[in-house]
Amino acid sequence: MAKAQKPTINDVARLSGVSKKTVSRVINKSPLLNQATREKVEAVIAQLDYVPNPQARALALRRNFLIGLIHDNPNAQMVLGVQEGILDMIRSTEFALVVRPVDRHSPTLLDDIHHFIEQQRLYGVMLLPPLSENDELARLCRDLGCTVVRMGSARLDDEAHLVASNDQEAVSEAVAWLAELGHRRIGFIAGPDGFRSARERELGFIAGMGRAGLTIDPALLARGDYRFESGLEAGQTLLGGANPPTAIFSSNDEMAAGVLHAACERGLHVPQDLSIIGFDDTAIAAHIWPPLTTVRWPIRDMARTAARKLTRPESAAREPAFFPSDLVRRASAVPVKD
Amino acid sequence: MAKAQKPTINDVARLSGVSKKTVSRVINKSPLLNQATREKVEAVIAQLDYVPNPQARALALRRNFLIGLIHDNPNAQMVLGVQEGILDMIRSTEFALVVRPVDRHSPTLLDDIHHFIEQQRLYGVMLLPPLSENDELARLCRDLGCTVVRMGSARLDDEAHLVASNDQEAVSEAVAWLAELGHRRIGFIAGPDGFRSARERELGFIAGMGRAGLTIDPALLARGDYRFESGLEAGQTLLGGANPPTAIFSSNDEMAAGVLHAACERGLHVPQDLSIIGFDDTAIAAHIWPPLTTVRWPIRDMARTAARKLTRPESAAREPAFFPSDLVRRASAVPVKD
DNA sequence: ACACGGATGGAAACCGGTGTCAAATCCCGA
DNA sequence: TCGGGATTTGACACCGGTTTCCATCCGTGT
Repeated sequence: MAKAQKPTINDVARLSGVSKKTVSRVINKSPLLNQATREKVEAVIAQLDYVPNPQARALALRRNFLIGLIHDNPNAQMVLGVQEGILDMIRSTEFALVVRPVDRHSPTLLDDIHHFIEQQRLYGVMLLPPLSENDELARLCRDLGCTVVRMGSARLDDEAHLVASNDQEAVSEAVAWLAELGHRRIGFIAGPDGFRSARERELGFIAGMGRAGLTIDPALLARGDYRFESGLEAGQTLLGGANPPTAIFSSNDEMAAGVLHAACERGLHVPQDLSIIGFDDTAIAAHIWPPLTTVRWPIRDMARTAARKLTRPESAAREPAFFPSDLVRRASAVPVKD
Repeated sequence: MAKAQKPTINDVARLSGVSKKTVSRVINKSPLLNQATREKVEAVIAQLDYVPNPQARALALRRNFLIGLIHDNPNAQMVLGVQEGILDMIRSTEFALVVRPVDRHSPTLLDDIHHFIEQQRLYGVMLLPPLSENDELARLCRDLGCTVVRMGSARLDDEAHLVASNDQEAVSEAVAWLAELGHRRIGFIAGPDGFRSARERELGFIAGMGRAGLTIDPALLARGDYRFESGLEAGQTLLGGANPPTAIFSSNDEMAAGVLHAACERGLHVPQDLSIIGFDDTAIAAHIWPPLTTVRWPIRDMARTAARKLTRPESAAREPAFFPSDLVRRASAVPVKD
């Protein structure tokens, strides 16, 4: 049953005995249109199984219905969660999601993205961390006529162009939880310099320790780059000190897994000898042994909201931009040994 | 420096004193064209920073330059790897990658995808496992005029429309490796019924055991659904038997992580008391303790080839469709205890 | 010098939609 | 019954490319 040709607006117009323009009005739900005419045309559309050609529409309207997702793979789980969240919102619309993984260290990054947006005539762009922290990039996208929504861990932009999680608060709570479990020597592994999320989590740690009335021992602070190996190293350093911590908060899960390895290497038992908390709730967190207590972003919700802010700015721009994180309590954090 | 308007083919034609058609010929590298004219036009194009409008092109050519990636999230790492591989190939072309996560159990799956392809007028689609095993779906896409390339673990299609890894061979090798390490009681956790990849890996296990001259004890066979929890259960079953295995091959990493948990729960030490091998080399594999020996698909290479088969069928269709997997030897598989 | 064939470039139509603006139609009160 | 404003509708140009078809230009063979 090969259809010879896809029906066009002309076919619809001819069969329903009206002009192209009227059909166009029906498609676009123009209000100034006789109800009877509308129904007649709609019947023909249904009968013909007509779908407007998005390319022609894009050409005439001088804008495309493509949402770009530009990211630099911070975390596969997260990127996919975002894709699914966006799709949840646009599945039944004319929008489509086009993805563009990039290398944020490429010297031609801005040019590449410029070219990409120009060529595809994107409607809107969503930026994921850490790319979302790049103001220059956001400006470029806006100059090119795109709506931009950034996902991040802080107030990177105004509420209409932002979805964010309150990392500070979340980390502070995680630290409070450790304190409640009786831990007093709590170590902290920071993320890389220059990352906004890293900074926020650091501030959260400081606030949490203060709130719990604990002092911060500089010997229990380390910095990693969000990767496994750096967590391993940081763990070795912290655990190798004279007076090691009984709990460690790591700024992301991957580094937390590294800390876990470091502990195993030293013959420590987790969680009996050392409690560990991570951040992100990636697949790793639930699947390592012991399962990792961690902080979870409501990624999919955030992405859905972001998609709404991108595709229906009028109505969605005022939706809240901040989302609460959850502390996911698993087996890796337990009361301190006496 | 806001450009008032993007340059069009008319601007180029006017400035270089030729007709639209000639410019079009330059863009499309038509051979019958005076060299001097070509250079003149190219100079103007460069000067104006002109980029042809892909929507107009798509309209006139009656085909779009969008590649669709349809998948049902088997593995975030894998999906992202595929996206990056495809992008490697199309980054500097006019193609774009649009993604469509779906739910393969949805009763409206076929309709949804039909609508998606029609609406976006896709040029080609790539199907990821397990969706790639759905012949009906592949047929639908072809009927709609798309080139289809499927990624899988077996000969699902002809070489021009397939990229596959030889899972049988890979598993067989992994089993051979265990045998070489002295293991004789080797357990196997199969993937879910109805998955082609699961079947292939099963056949590989049987072949490997045969090659090594080992017998298969039905008490050491279990079946999971590729998820962590099912691996945990399967592990509990196998390890709880009267004569437990000294090594277990799991059909994917996530279930292997489950086996690891089951072993930990029973107080077994991995790898001393039990060797484990997984499949897929996901992020989990490298980050659990101990790091998991596993089989790796060359995902990115496969995706690059797939992208070539999609966008340049003439030249790429004959590229090899089968890719060798690697056994990644990490700490989770060691010689059997005496 | 002339006819001829291939190379080159232009005018105009077309792809399938949308915007503008004026014409056609409707409804209502006078 | 008619005028006039509000509501509906259609003709036509346009978005930015490609294609068809034809005119011109050039070098040759005769």
